[in-house]
Amino acid sequence: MIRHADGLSIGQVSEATGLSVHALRFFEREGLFLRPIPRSAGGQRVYDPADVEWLLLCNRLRDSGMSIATLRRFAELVRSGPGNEHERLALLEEHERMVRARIAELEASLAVIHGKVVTYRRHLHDGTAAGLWAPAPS
Amino acid sequence: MIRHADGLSIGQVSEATGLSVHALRFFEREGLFLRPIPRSAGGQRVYDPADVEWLLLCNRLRDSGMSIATLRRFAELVRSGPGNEHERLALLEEHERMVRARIAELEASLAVIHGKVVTYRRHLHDGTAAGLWAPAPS
DNA sequence: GTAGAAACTAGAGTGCGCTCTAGATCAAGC
DNA sequence: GCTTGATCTAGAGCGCACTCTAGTTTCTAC
Repeated sequence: MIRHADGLSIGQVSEATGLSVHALRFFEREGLFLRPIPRSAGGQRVYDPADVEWLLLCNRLRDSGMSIATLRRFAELVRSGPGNEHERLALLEEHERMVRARIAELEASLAVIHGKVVTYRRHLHDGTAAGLWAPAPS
Repeated sequence: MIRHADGLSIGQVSEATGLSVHALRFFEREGLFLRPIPRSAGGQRVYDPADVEWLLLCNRLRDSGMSIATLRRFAELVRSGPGNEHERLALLEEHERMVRARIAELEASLAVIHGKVVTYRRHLHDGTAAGLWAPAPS
């Protein structure tokens, strides 16, 4: 078997990206790669470092809440080559807006939660019960 | 039927909290309320404003990523009355840590995504292709 | 050559958090 | 009384994103 430079097995890519081998096969079925992943003589996937780089970006997009469907749309745009950069930009800008909105939402919730934490700390420190939930609300 | 002051129907609570009536019944089955919700003579749920306030806090906790299971645990602690404030505080502090970690993760992803957006904008503005994903990665 | 690890496929199963269905009952306005 | 809309129960169904299974084949090391 010809193992050309930089050829990576699915296990190595799993290791490098944190995605399970199951997830990598799933991503491939879902059309999330930028190219068809080539196979060795025996039928095993042979990835290259660019695939790993792409997967690391995918991880960022997924972790920040992009759906598989949207990620597939982005992959399709990149796969179909130059000429659609406006669409790619629009997709990324839209996602950026979503992430910023999500952060703002989390910060608003955090303020409420932290307020509760402070209230409980005060209660435990000096024995007042103001602001705590009673077992049977009035 | 005696409609006592402040009695709210499930529809009104749905309106006030943004939770669907289905979700409100689901929450009840899941033990997320601080008390058994009383029923009218005809068997319909009668909520009061304290239930709505609790649900608004639940929304904050859920929106910030707390699972139903953890929320139930918190509800159980509050229901079981005074004496477990240390546990309630620990639960809230743990959740606060998780929210802060999530915000940090989102901000890290945001930096990457924004970097891509800037790259695409530059590309579209002056025609360079550096840093863009090619259709077939080298 | 052989043992054991790793990879293959197609497809079923899982966990979460609702969401919806069906068929019945209840409430409010005319 | 009648219609219309809200609510009731128990339980099935759904969308998402994997995750796992089963049975087979390939690869690596000795």
